[in-house]
Amino acid sequence: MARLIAERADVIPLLAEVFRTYGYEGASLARIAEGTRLGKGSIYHFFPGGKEEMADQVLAQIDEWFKLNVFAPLREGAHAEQGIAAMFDQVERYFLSGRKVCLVGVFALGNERDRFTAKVRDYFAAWVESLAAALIRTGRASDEAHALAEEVVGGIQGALVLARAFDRTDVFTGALRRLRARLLSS
Amino acid sequence: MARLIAERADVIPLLAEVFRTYGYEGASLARIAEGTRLGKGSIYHFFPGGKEEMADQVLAQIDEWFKLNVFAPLREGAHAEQGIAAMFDQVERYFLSGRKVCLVGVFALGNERDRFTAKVRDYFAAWVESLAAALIRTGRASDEAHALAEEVVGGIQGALVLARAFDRTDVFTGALRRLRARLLSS
DNA sequence: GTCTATAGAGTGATAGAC
DNA sequence: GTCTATCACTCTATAGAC
Repeated sequence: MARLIAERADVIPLLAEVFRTYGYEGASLARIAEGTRLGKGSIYHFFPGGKEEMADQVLAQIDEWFKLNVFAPLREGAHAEQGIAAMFDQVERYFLSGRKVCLVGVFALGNERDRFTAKVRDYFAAWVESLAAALIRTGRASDEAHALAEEVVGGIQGALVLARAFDRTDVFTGALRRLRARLLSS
Repeated sequence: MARLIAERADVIPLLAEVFRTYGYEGASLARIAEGTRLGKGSIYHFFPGGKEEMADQVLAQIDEWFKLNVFAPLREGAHAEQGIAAMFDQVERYFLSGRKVCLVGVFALGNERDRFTAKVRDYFAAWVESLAAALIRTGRASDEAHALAEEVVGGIQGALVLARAFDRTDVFTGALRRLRARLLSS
């Protein structure tokens, strides 16, 4: 027994999947155990802080992924337009064309928001601000860039809601295409 | 005792508030009892089908409100522009400038979506289609009208997510203002 | 022996149903 | 208010790596 399998980091994506599927309150330890294929003992060995620590780690990993794959290219790429185009590509991939939901968005709407206020706020703030920075580099004024960035990030979140409601990926991909056109053709 | 207080219809808005605050899974009977000031017995007297029936009734009442105050004016008003302007006014009021969340949107993102698939889908479909109908009456082509309607309804949902995440009503009201301008000034 | 990863019986509290 | 099931979580016991 033991030692063969998991590190904590390996468990987090499985945990993320459980939280995404059932929400924070709906993610019971039974479901978590099933989803991670870990016994309760192992779970609490990795996350002594219980569900709250699990969700914290999941949010941190999501944040890290976006920092690396979306926010940094928006801020640091040689061409702002390339960073913006890459953002839309990555977002479409990450959310599986709308089949997968944004866990941070789910947490923002639920009452669990209170537990994770700062992490949820920082995630969206980093997204909006890095997109705005890229838009400023394309020549927009700061005010316009921020408004447009908010519109696009919000538009993506809303498109996820609609795509799930209609169970149609083209609602998501279509929304991304229109948002991209508004940023890159003007 | 009895007979003094509630009819079933009086309870539904209170129920809606509980579901909106805690989500479907998070709305425990204890919280429901507290929010409605009803004993468990009374609750099951009104809703023999339990939580699922409660949520069904809440969704039905939301749908009715939007039909009356948003969808019908969009379809039937003498001037399409007036119906559109009224939609934005009503939406801003209804969602308390972003302090209140869209329960249908929350259900669309959660796994409870499976229980309420049809109701969630129909709500958003009715919204998108009635807005598209109004846009067609302003002279837009059908394809453009539908795309724009999806963008606006999605934009509203996304703005609710961002407004909650940032805890700033101006994020919601600002988004509404920009969406309105795109529909009414072109 | 010590450490880490594992499993799962058992805790009181609370769930939803009636 | 009463029911059983399930909740989040604790605790003890165990396996193997050092």
